[in-house]
Amino acid sequence: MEGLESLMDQLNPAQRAAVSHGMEPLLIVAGAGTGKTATLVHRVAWLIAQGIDPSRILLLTFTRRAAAEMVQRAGALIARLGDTKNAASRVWGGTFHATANRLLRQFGRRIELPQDFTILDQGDAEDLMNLVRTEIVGRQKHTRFPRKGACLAIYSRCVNARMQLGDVLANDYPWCVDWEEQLAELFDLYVRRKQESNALDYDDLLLYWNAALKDQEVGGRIRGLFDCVLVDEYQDTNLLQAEIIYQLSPDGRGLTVVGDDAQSIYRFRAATVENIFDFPKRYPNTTIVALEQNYRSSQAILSAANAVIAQAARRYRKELWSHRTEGCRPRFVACADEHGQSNYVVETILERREAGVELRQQAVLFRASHHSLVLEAELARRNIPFRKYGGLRFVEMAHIKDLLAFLRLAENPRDLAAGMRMLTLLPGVGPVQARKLLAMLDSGGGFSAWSKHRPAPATRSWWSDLVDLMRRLTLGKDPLPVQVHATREYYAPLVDLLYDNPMARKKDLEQMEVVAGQYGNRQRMLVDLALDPPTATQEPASRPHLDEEYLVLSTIHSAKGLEWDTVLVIHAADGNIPADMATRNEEEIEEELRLFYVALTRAKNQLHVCCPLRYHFRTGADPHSYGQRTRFLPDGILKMFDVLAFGEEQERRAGEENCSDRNVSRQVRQGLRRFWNAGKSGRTSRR
DNA sequence: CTGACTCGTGTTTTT
DNA sequence: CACGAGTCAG
Repeated sequence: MEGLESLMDQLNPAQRAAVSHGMEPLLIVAGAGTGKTATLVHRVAWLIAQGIDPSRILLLTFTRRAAAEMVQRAGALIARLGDTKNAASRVWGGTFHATANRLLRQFGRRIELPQDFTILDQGDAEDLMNLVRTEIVGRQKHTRFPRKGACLAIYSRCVNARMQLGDVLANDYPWCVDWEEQLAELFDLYVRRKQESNALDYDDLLLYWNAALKDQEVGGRIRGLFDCVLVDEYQDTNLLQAEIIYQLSPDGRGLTVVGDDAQSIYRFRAATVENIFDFPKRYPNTTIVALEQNYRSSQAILSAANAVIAQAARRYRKELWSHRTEGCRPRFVACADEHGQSNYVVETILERREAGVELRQQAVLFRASHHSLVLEAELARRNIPFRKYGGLRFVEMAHIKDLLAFLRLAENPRDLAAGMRMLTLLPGVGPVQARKLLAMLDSGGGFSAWSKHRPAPATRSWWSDLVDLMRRLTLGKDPLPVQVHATREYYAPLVDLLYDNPMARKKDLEQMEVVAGQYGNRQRMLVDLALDPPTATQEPASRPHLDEEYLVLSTIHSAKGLEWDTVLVIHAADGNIPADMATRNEEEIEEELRLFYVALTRAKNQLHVCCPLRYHFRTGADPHSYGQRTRFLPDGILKMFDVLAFGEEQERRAGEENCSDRNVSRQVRQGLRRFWNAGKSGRTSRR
């Protein structure tokens, strides 16, 4: 057994100060790679060693994976101090939304929230919004009203940024200002329908949590649960979340937040870097600890990253430094086109692997999910295993959402979005019929009410089996995998009718059955899939092959907090980084700069930034336009990179060797179709 | 009322 | 190019 002191052995003075800080409010400003996670982990362990009951510690993180990892590491630390009861596992850890869910199931009834609510993920919420939207737009044809996605985004920003509709429109959606009145009406109706549906969307989870905290009695009880609250990635919280934190600990006692103002990249989700700047104002006795020694990257990489972030109009407090003087300069690679870029990536990673760096220690990062399609095809062709993070996920595919709609409706027959989705799958049933059928359920008696229904001829052969299925699911006697199996048997023939590529989709449905095997209970599965879906794209949760070799492909957003030996940033062309869509105002551009900074600081030893000179923005007729190097690497900063042209010559040679460019482009086309096609939920992707 | 068809438009990041 | 809205036949 070791002493408390040895806990601190590995830490530098700043980290130690943070770890052993008392109960006064603490703000840790931790630059990229400065051992932020280690510090937080040590602090949790230190608090427990001080005698804090671990079940009275709340650790809020950005993903559940991050929470689980920290809790596990803290557990390992206190085990060294002689803890045998695995006390750390009793820490409350998770995302804001998952924690809200847990608390609301427990305390919701006291604020008149039923405990059996279901959760709408973004796609479900959009579907519901669309339903309401047609009610409003139906009255005034021939007008261009914002789409469902835009409507939900506006609504969500109002909630999360705690702003009035008018201000949100003026600031972020100027092209929608003319619709303010209708949008207000729409949102009012949306909220009503949501309540009737006994469903909460992502925003509601936070909103109700906050409301519960404001309630005299319930608020006190929730506050009374925790002695310490620790918040990771504080720069990516929004105003509503900051308010929740404030309600949890109004005087800041036991409150620790960790963040890096230079890595705030979730503005589109109403996150505001002001939270981190305002923290000391809100809690006047705050201690600020800055972590500036970087342990991750070589100095050459760090200097380049520092130069990039120094372009920000906003001044950040830190200048990161590293003892690691070894290592090569970062490289900027101008590639002829996208295929050249893919070839460069493949050659580089294979070279690195020869040098002893496993594929898993290498990552390719990009701004938008579809930026990797060409590379994916190339990797597939060369049999290089990879795993992709970010972008369209398993549970977001239309056929998976369909399958889940059956289960959701069984769980909550008032769930309008699920019901509409499920019923309109049937031939001959459209929105009008579906609404009527759902209304029949309100009068009680469950799905038996449907057995009296005389369906249209086209629907007839589907009807009685559906009623049987739904009654069976409602009984809930079958184990979950059996329920999923029964649903799949019913639904699979519809896949042939509704979608292209039915074979692949049916394979995914089988996977769903495997996923179901990991959950004992239907509600838990539905909640989990909504709040914490499997992160890797196209592959469901069930892969125990942890030591498998694979290259990581990731959006920059999904790469947050992670690190690799070798990082290749692709498509570093203006228009992609910064993204065209995000250059409307200075704030957006500044966030793109921080995003680029996040990408660069993921690298430990090697950093390659690639820019294809020719790039097809669209898949349409005139595919090529000329890409300019990202504005974030002006000449002065480019001097810190080794600049390389990955020329036509290598590319031609590579092309001849492999001579199956057509094959690759076919794969890309398929990938592209799958990307756009399967993703959008709802009937849109149906034939 | 549903579903097949045509035509204009817009295309990121995620809990 | 494919979504989503609008049109029209059954």
